[in-house]
Amino acid sequence: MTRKPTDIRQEEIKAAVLRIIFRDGLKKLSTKNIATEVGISEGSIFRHFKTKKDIILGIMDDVIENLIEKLRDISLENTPPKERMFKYLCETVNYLRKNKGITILLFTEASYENDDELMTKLNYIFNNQKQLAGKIINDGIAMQLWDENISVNDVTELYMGIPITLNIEMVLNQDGFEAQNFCKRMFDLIMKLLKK
Amino acid sequence: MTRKPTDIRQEEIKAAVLRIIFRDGLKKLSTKNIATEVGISEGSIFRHFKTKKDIILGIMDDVIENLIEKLRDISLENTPPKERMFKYLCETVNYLRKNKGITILLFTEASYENDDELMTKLNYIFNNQKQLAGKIINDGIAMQLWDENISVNDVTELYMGIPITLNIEMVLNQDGFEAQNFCKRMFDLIMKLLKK
DNA sequence: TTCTTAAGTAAGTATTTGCTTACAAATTTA
DNA sequence: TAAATTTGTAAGCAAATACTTACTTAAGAA
Repeated sequence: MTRKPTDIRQEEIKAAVLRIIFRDGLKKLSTKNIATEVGISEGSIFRHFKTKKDIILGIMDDVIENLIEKLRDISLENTPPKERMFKYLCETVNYLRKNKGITILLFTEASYENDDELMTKLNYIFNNQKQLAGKIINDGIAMQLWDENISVNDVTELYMGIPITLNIEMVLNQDGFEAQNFCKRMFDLIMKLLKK
Repeated sequence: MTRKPTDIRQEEIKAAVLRIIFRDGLKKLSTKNIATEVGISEGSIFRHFKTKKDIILGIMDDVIENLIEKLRDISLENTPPKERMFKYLCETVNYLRKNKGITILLFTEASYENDDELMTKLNYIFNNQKQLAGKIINDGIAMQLWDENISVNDVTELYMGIPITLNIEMVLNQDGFEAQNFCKRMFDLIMKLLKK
């Protein structure tokens, strides 16, 4: 019976959640299984999180803090748009590959529960990702590097499919997915879309 | 107590499943709720489907029969690739808009259950959609209409994000989603990607 | 018309769900 | 060192889950 402070246990619990989701599917995401995965009793889970939903919300907050805020920094950087776009895309892809359960959690749990609070947070994450990418594109157009006739909204809408495509490929093709240059390949496509 | 033959009830049950998923979320998809939605008792559900999973598999078979086979026809048509591509994309978008629960069911239920049989069928649907789109693109390249330097696989991978993007927009933006010309807009982007 | 079959039901089943309670023991604070 | 607080547990909660059972009744075939 080793005891650890709440903040540490909270991190362990959130990590366990993502592991279970990617490895066993959302159906196995019970408080009982989370506890077993962490190596504590089920009751202990509720020492560190008020409800199961709070764990999910906590993970979403991590995404906002660790991914969205990083993307915001990249988007606002004072570097050439092309360079920024590449960093932006790779940052997203790498984050999702490092945190493999995230995509399923975001797009599945929210529509699974159909809960307002979860939906609002998903909306925030989704819209920010889209708008911050849109800013880079608008900068490039303003600097006359890219096609001013293109609809920025359409491009960002298409862009938003990339993380999900990545995830489907990772799940369906678990072993041999060639993700090494995934972001470079997608980047080249986006560049062609933006070319004058 | 009006009685109906199995084949009719099966259709009613599958339609009810899609309605529940889109309206209330996957969590509400219990056999109890399905029965209430259809207007029969829970036990009756099991007269018409052996298990709940069989209902889901049945819906996936409908997708294969009604969407994938239609897409196959379009892909193999003897019309100009550009025309075929437009029809192909619009057929997909319209099908998913008409059957609103489908996307969530496909991408959520499969990863929710993490079940082999469901995964295999999802894989089939996903790969066919991708490969049939790829055939159109390859035809266009062979006819020297489109850029032969582009990676067909990359384009189809990006293409596969479109249905999911559509769905996220529909779910998050339930009321005022401007889907009228969604497929035209996405088509224009794909055309720019393929242009020499 | 009779008789078989298929479609219906209410009331169960065992299991799982998220969460609580009552109490024990480790750690921090006074 | 003593007291207060925090982290842990086992056992139990009501509600929900997918599915079964035993029995009824409507509809089509003989």
